[in-house]
Amino acid sequence: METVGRIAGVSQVTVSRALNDPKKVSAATLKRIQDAIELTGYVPNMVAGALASRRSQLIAALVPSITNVIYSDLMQNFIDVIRGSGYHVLMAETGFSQDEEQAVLSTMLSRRPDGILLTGIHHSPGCKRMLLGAGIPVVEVWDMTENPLDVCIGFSHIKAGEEVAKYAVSCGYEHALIISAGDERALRRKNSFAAQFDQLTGNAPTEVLYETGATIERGRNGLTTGIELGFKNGIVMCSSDLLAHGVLIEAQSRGLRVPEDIAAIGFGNQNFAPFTLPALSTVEVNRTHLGKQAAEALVARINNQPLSKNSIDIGFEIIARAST
Amino acid sequence: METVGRIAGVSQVTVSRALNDPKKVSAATLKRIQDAIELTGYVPNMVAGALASRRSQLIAALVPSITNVIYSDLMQNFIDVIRGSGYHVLMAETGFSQDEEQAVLSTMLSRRPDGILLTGIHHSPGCKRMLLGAGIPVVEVWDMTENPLDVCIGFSHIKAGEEVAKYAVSCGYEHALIISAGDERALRRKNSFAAQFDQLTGNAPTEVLYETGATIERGRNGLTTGIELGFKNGIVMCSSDLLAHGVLIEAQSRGLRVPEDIAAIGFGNQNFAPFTLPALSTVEVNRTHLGKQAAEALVARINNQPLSKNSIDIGFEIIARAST
DNA sequence: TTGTATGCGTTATCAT
DNA sequence: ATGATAACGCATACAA
Repeated sequence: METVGRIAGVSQVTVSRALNDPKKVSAATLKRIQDAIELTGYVPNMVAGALASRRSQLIAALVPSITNVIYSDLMQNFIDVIRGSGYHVLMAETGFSQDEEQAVLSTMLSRRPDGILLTGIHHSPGCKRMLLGAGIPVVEVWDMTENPLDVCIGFSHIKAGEEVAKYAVSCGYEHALIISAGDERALRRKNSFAAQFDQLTGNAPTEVLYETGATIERGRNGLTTGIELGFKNGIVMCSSDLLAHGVLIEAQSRGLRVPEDIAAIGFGNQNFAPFTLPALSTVEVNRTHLGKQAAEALVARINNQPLSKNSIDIGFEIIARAST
Repeated sequence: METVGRIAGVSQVTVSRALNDPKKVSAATLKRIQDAIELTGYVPNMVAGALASRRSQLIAALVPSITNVIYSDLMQNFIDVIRGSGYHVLMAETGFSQDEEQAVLSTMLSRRPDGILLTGIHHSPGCKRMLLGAGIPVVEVWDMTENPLDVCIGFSHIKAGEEVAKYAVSCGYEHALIISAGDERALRRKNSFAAQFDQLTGNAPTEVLYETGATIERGRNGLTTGIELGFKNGIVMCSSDLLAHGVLIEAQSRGLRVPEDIAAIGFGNQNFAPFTLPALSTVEVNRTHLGKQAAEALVARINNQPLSKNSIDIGFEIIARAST
C-alpha cells in the first residue's frame, strides 16, 4: 500500500480507503490509485487486514463428511451465499465424532473466524466451552433443538422417523426391515421409526445396522442380512437413499418385485431417487434452502442484526414414489 | 501471550518459544507456561503469527465441484495428509470455468497461502500471472502435462480414452454410443475414444453430450437419445460412472440385456460400480493415492525439498466387470 | 478529502 | 535459557 500510495501521490491510508470504502476518496485520486495498483500488481494482504481490523472474514464450517452428497450439497449452497458476503470458508471434516470435532475446532479457532457452522446439536463440553470463549456467532444445522448454542436451523429427526412409520403403515405394510448407518442422527430416526411402527402395527421391525456410512453395497448386503434374519415382506426403511438404492438392486437380483414383495423408502431425496427402478420413495430435506438460510443467518448474526427466532424448523417432506 | 507470560513469570517471547520450539525452553518454565495457558484458556492467534512469520500455514485448493465424489474424495485424502503437516485448507469451487478459477484465485491469494492445489492443467493467462507473482508452490492434479506450472500429478485423459476404445474393440464391439458431460477433460477422453474407435472399426461413435455434470438421470436420457439417433447395439462409453449407471437402469427399463444387447463402461470406479446389475466396467484412477501424493508433494515443495520429477503420471486401470 | 500516529498479536534478530 | 526490540501490512481514531 505504501508503494501504491507513493506512485499515486497519496499516503498509505488513502490507498486503504480506496480499497475498503471508495466513496470516501475523490474520483481523481481513486483513478490514480487504481492505475498504481494495476501497475504494481498489488495484492491486498488479508492477514494483515484481519489482524488490524479484528475481522478475519473467515467462516469455519465443520461437517461430518465431505464426500457425502448430503453434506457437500449443503456446503455448496452455504459457501455460495457466504462468498457473496465477502467471506472465505475454512471447511473441515469431523467424521461423526465429537472428539474429532473438538480437535478440529480447537485449531480452527486460532484462525479467529468471524462465525462458525456446525453440523448437529450434540457437542462435547470442551467444544461448548471453546465456542463460548470465542464469543462468535454459531449456527447449528441439520438438526433441531429449542436450546441452540446460538442459532439452529434444521429439522427434527425424531419427527422424520415417526412420519415415515405413519406413512409406511398408511400404505398397508405390516412388517418392516430397518437398514441404517450408525451415526447418531440416523439412529435417532431409526429409533423413532421403530417405536412408532411397533406401536401402530404391533410388529417390531427387524434391524440391520452398519457402524459407518451408507453405501449401495451396504444396502444390498443389508437386504440379504435382513432376509436371513427372517424378513419376508413389507417395507425396508433405510437411513439413506444410497442404502435404499442398494435394496432395490438386491431385490431385482433376487427376483423380488418392488413394491409388491418388498417396498423401500430412503432418506435425502438425492438426485438419482426419481430415476431408479422403480422410482425411490424418500424423505426430502431442502438442502439448498438450508445452506442458503444458514449462511444468511450467520452473516446477520455477525453484523449484529436480530433474528426473529433462534430455532428455525425447515421441516421435511415425504416423497411418495413407486418403490412404496 | 503477554498475560500467560506474566502469570508464568516470564516474558511474552518465552511463551512464543514454548509454543513453537519447546526444546529451547527449560522444563521448569515450560511447565509453568503450560499451566498458565490452561488457566487462562489462551488460544494462539495464527493471524498474527502468519503476519509475523510470513507463513500462513494455509493451502488454497481449487476444485471444479465439491459435490462430485470424484473431487471430494480426492480432497478428503488431500486434506487428511495436509492437516497432518499443520496446514488448514481453504477450498473453493471453480465450476469447470477458467474465469471462475481466476476470480476465486484472486481473492484467495489475499490470504497469502503457502501453497496451491489446482485441478487440471489449463488455466487462464491471468491465473498464471497471479500464480507466478505469488511465488508459491503449485500442484496441478487430475491431468498430465510435461510443462506444469510447478508440479503436476495425474494421468493422461487422451490415453484413457484411447485405452477404453481398444478395450471395447477387443471385446468385439463394433458400434459405440458416447454419453459425455461437457467439461474439457471429459471431452478430451471422448474425442480420443471416438478417434481410436473409428480407426479400429471404421465406425464413428454416435454422440450425446450434456453441457453440465453427469447424473444418473442424464445417463438414462442419454441412452434414450442415443437410441433415437439410431444406436442399436454395441458399447456405451460414458464419461462418468453415474452416467453409466443411468444407462444400466434405462436398459433394464427397456428390457435390453446387458452386455448382450448393449454394453456399458463408465469412468471413475465409484464405490457403487461393483454393485450395479450387472456390475459396471469402468476406468479406475487411484484417488486416494493421488490426493495423498499431491499433499506430500506440496509440503515438500513448501519446505524446499527436491522432487525427483515435476510430472508424475499415476496412470489408470480399466476394470472389466460384467457390463462389458 | 486526506494525512499522522498508533496498535493489532505474533515471530525474528540480536543481545545477555 | 531468556529478554528487549523491531518488524509484519494493514485499519482505526483523530486531526487537519
